[in-house]
Amino acid sequence: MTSPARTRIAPSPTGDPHVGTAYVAIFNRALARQTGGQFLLRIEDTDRERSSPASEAMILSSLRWLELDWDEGPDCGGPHGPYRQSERLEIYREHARRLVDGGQAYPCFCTPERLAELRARQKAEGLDHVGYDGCCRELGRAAAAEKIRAGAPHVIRLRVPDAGETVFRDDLRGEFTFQNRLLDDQVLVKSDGYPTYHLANVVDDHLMGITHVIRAEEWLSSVPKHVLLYRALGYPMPHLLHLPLLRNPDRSKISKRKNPVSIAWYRAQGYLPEALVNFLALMGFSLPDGRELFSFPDLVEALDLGRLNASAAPVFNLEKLDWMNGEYIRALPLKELAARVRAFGVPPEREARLAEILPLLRERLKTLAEVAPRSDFFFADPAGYDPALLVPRKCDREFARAVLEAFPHYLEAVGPAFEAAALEAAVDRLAAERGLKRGNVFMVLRVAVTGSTATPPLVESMAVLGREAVLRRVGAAARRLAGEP
RNA sequence: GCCCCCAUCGUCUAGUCAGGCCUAGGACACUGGAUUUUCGAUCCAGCGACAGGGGUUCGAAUCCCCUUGGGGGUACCA
Repeated sequence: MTSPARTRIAPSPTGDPHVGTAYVAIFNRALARQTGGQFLLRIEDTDRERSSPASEAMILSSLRWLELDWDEGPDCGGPHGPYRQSERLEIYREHARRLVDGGQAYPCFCTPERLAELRARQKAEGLDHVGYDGCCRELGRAAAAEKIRAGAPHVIRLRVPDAGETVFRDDLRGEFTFQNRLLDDQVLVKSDGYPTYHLANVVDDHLMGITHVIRAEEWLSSVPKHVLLYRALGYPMPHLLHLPLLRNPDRSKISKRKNPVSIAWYRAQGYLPEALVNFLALMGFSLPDGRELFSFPDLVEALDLGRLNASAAPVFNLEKLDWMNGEYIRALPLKELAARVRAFGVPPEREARLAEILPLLRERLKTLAEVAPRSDFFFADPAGYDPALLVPRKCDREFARAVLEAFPHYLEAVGPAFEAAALEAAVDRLAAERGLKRGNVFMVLRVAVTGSTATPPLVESMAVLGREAVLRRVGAAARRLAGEP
């Protein structure tokens, strides 16, 4: 057994909770569970412009909905808090001071305008790399301190060596070597005193005892800067694993415009949280036995970091999610499904009948959202359908008229219990005695009773509706067919 | 531009690290059939891929190189 892993998910509260966050959370949490460690939630709200408490709240509730809850976090605290970076400013300041004192970082007074100009010039000259030119590097401590005293706005930059290379290891992809000369003097503290991701992330991961950093591939190229930071601070490196990014159908990094990325969207569409988790897990991991439907506990048991997907660039395929969600819906005990549908949102007057209706609907559901439209006919007489629907293909109006007029008589033989078996017998007798094709008889009645050609099983639906409603609808259909309003 | 990652059916993938068991397996989707009371569900069948080129080897989807393609990064965003 491996030693307990402490892992984390570190979302930035700058918008809707993203499926990518959930995707990464799944593996972090699974590893923590598997090894008996802890899974933490840390809010990285160091971008004052874009961060919002509302977004943070949505992230928490979305992750909870997915049952990806955490052992330590901003809401529940923990031994290494606070877990919101905006509340840890003093810690970062201290670290920055240490780095400046040690000469591994330095204050930079360059204006954004100068930097923009510099970048533009470098681009225009076609330099093989663009980045900070080190203008403030050799300012000298005294001069820098003087400017700071005078209140000059400044940032703190990491002093990256001009030569040599930085090597690190990703547990999924092996060893990497980066040329230091190609690395920028990364900003560690912004002019507003807030840390950048790079500083805060390294400091917090260490202080919070994170052993495994599992995150998206977009971070891979900033790892060398982090390595330099860890080294400068004298902190040991955690394990690093970079997961491939989720993609749009056009293979670009998954984005709002081209795909629904908000966890809330999936919830609103009527996807089950366990199905979404399963689906997301499958994007990055496969079980040795090839099983595709598995629960989070299954994942915890089977997770093997070496089997994480390092190579492919998974495209988010809604069709497969639909299929999977249908499988989960059908696997749910009826009572549980009813509870989920109720939680999803059902008009109160419909709640009581859910228990009768759901068995008829269940096998054709892909999402919870389909329950409402598919069960409308149970609650309201069909209106507005095209009378032509009443006439099955290869049949004439006369056929439909005969069925609709005859059916009430056959219904008399159906006992007060109004059960499906008796109803089916009635339809069968009608077809047999009148010499009508059974399937077509069913279709006429189906349209009359439901207003649609695609419905749950007819006689079962009639049984739920009751004699009165069925008679009323069949009568209305007959009049409709005759052209009456 | 520069740096980095990646490359198996339309899509998600198994197989690649330890080359032969792969005339490449599974899933979704699609097509056909069975069943049925429509739709769906289910069962069966079918379609369908190792990006290209060089090596290494008795043997390569698997190892190496190049090309091409896709992606990420290149911010006082994360």
